[in-house]
Amino acid sequence: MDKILDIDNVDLKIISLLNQDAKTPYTEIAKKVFVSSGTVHVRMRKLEDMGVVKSATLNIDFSKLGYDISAFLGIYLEKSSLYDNVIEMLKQIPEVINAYYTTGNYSIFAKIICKDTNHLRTVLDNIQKVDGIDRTETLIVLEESINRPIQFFDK
Amino acid sequence: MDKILDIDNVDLKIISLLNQDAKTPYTEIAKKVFVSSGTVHVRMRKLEDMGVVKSATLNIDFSKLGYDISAFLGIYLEKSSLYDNVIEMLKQIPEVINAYYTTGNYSIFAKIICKDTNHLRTVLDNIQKVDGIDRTETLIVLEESINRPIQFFDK
DNA sequence: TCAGTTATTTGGATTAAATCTAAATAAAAT
DNA sequence: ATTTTATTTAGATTTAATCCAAATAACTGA
Repeated sequence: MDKILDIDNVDLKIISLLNQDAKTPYTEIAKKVFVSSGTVHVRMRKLEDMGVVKSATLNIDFSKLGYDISAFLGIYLEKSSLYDNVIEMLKQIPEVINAYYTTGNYSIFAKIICKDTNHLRTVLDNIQKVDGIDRTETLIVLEESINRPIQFFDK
Repeated sequence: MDKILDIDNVDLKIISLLNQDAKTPYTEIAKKVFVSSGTVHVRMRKLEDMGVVKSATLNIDFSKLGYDISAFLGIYLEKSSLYDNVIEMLKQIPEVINAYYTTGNYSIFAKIICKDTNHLRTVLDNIQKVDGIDRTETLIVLEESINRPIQFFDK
């Protein structure tokens, strides 16, 4: 039984609109999707219950809050079996925003956010110290040229 | 005149709470921050006007919508001066969610989301076809182990 | 220090939206 | 065709957003 089958174009339209602005009132969504606002409620509750919509978050301009540096880290492990342990350690470092298990050379691929170069230095130091990490490669983000939500298509 | 100076701990607390759940009513935020709900409104409007808070978006489980593959792409350009042109071309490809100018070997670092391996294949083909792109390296995401918002600290 | 000025916060009044529910409609099953 | 089940709808009620004038607090310059 595939969850995707339970999702129709009305759901996709609702998700798509709310993904552009999660604060749009359901009454307004309702008008655009040509259903009642009650239906929007029912559909959203369904999507939340299904775990399709996990939460709503703010899209923040971090540089305006003094977080001027973000970077991707390619992390090499001493042994790939250490993955879970290292992830647990990385969770302790608040500057680590994302971490992925990916194909390719890196054992872990992560994203961090820092205030400035000094901050970056200390974060990198802390990450290097993590047991099981061999070495890291740093890709510092100089410019974010594209950042947008998925555009869904009809089923 | 630094924008960061205009942001105090009340702002940070509000952003932090709404970043966890952007749909939390301002009345509830107000209680937690020990100010009136009017103040939460005023502060949020200020933050929006300043461009600190750009929008609110949904946190979606894409695999439950049939988008099972995400991948990072390291893109090598024939000449780095082609950056802007290539970015414009990448904007035409809806599967490209993010693109960055980064330090390191890659000229462009991008993230894409696809339904399945076939879809990935066609997207990669389309990207390879873009004028100015020399070659690409693909890091397919097999697991997302950490995905969380920034945790802000007091000033 | 103090009066004048400006900015911020507050609480209440109004408007708007979320939420709930029962009835209506539609879809599916036998 | 009829019953069962699920979905949608349109009020009714509760709750929150928004607006605004008054109160408070924070600055300013002499």
